[in-house]
Amino acid sequence: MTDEVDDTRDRARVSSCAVAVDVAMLTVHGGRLLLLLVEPDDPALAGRRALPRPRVRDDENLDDTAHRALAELAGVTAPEAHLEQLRTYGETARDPRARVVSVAYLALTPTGTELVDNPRARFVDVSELDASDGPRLAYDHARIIPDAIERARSKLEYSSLATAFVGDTFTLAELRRVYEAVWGVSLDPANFRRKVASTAGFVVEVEGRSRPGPGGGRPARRFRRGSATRLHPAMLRPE
Amino acid sequence: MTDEVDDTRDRARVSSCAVAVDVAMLTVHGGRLLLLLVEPDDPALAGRRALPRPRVRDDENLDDTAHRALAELAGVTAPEAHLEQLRTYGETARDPRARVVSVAYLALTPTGTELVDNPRARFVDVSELDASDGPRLAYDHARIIPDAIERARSKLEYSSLATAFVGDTFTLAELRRVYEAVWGVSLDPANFRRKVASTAGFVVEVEGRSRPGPGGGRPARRFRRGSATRLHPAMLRPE
DNA sequence: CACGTTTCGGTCACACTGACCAGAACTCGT
DNA sequence: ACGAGTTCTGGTCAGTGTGACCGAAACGTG
Repeated sequence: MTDEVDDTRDRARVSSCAVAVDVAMLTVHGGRLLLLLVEPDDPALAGRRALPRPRVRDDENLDDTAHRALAELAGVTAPEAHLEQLRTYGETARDPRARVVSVAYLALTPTGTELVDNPRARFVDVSELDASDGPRLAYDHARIIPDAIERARSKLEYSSLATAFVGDTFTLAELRRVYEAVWGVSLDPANFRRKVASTAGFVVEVEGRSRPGPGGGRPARRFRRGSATRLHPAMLRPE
Repeated sequence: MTDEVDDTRDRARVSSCAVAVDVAMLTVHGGRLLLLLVEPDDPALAGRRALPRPRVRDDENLDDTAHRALAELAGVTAPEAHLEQLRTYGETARDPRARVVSVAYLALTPTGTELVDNPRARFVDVSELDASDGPRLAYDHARIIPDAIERARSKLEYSSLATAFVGDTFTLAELRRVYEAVWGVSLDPANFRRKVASTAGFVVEVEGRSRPGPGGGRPARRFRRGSATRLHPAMLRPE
């Protein structure tokens, strides 16, 4: 019995698996929530798309592996981008060739991130993923991606993570459009402003105003990230 | 560049690590939040305590490995107990002998679970873990355990997970004492009742009353779990 | 200069919460 | 049997947060 509760001494009995890292990289652009997909090298997966899967180096922490994928694919580095572990997928039947345990990460990159010129990688609107004419996904990424999207939608509620999608300074309208794109809803501008302003530490006003768009409009104040990471009270999704 | 974003074809370049599962099993007893710790077999870790680490069988999903630990150590089976993945700890320096990636699980078992007669495993009050005279922990479990406790405390806010700590039927006072033990606070009985009753699908009243305790008191109504898994609105921690 | 657009400040009704009170229904000690 | 203590249960009241909505401020365009 005791050998069932701690087996680290008998190393031969500890499973050895291939360990991979999958990165679900999200950004907001043009009012849409986008996910970065790549074309796998494997010829058997021709026509399918997959999450970036950077190589895990032997002397590299898993977090660093995911960070490296961010830097190489989108040119963003911490703390500019947000990166957090999503969960680990270890089903025995994930890969028919060998047992692969993959640690999935969720990355949020600022709007307007310049994607490096890589024809094998492109951002896809997440609303097109469910459609029948959407891209076919490799591995079990069709299960990982909804988890990543739901995590992002959920974290916008009780954390200040939405600021990871915008630049160093931003207007409240830009921040509001992040919430609208991620949640797929439209929010009342006045109520959103009141909520954000009344949440201590969420945003801090900075000098300068934003130029109105082509259609005109009053110049907007600019803000930067505050020190808060948790929102009290939370900003709950409608309905 | 492309070989950096998808390496599954070149299997030799995918790291192979020892994969372990650590289970943080929590229960509530006597108004205290308890965590199950075992004595590792490794003689080098004599005097230290650790989370149960069941062997990962080659043909076994990680979830099943954690479920097996629940059944063998506490005699509880799904869906009686709640089990969910916590996160994966993959730092290169975790184990000096070899690289070990461990997937941590959080398990919540009902109050009064009969622990199997195993002298090497016992429940420890989580409030004693931080104390200087508390048990010394093996591996990096001193990092995993606070994550597990915080996850449990957080999930009680927006999910109906508190019912995983009580039996099939329970009184609202028993459910309230779960919240009090996990959060380490005291809650107003009347307000707690109003909140739980007004949250649709949280609990459903059943026939029969509970006998009062030795000190007397009005007999309490009994309830069972409702169908809801998310609480709307959430039951937030005080302060 | 009129008009549409966007920002921004405010009002109002409603829902939820914490603090508190009081009655109901039991056990225990005398 | 009776009062005291305890717990359960329902209620009030003030304060807070929210959604819906209005209107003025400040811009671009025709």
